[in-house]
Amino acid sequence: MSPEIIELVAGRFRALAEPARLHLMNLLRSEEYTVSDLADASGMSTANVSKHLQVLHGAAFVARRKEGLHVFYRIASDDVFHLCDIMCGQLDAEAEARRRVLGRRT
Amino acid sequence: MSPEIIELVAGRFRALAEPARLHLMNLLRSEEYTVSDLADASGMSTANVSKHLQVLHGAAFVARRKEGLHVFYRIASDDVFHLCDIMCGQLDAEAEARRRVLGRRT
DNA sequence: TTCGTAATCAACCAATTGGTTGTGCAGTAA
DNA sequence: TTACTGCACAACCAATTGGTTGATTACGAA
Repeated sequence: MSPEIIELVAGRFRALAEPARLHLMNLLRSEEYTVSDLADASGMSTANVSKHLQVLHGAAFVARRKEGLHVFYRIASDDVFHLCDIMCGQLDAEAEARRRVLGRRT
Repeated sequence: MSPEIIELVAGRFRALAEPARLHLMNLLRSEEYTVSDLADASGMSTANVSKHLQVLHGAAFVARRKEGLHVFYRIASDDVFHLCDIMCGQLDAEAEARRRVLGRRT
């Protein structure tokens, strides 16, 4: 892996390294949203949501669609959820291992 | 997805969101290394390598083995490379799309 | 024991970044 | 035109973090 590729991949991971952004992605999982609807649904300010969406859009995790006054955002690719599934799988495996070490107390 | 899970997953992504750490993971891909060997191979200071390895170990991406004066680190799970493959696949797809838009100039 | 080496830790600095606030820019309706 | 709304942008602040430096711990050799 060349340094350039590593830099790009790291940038992708960085875009998903923020709970607020993962939260937005999770909301977008079911349907497309406008910025203000995402702000309402998440409890963040519209400016903050817009900023996070810029990052996600820059990393090509979401796509935009303008319609009149509104901008609709949607998931660009299901790869994100695939990535999250792997992470969650790991978390489960570790929890299981921890349980084993502690003597199956759960 | 609960906020707690989101926080954990974001932490995992954050551990991989650093070029230096991806570089170390890439070196470890082939075999296990000591901290100082990783420092030599990567050109970083041992203290810096140690710090990054703490982060990777905290996220369970690498495992440790002490042997005398040395501490050997190794990849804990191939999931990381699976994650990187997905990221790289996305990068390729985007490059391809960009090429298409530009009229197959490459 | 003492000496030297490998790894970690702690303190510090510079750079990055999440969030807020205020402003500006499109687009709609009147 | 004017007024209002949705989104993006810019400036700013506080918190985080990558990297360095120096001290400390753990282990083996003499």
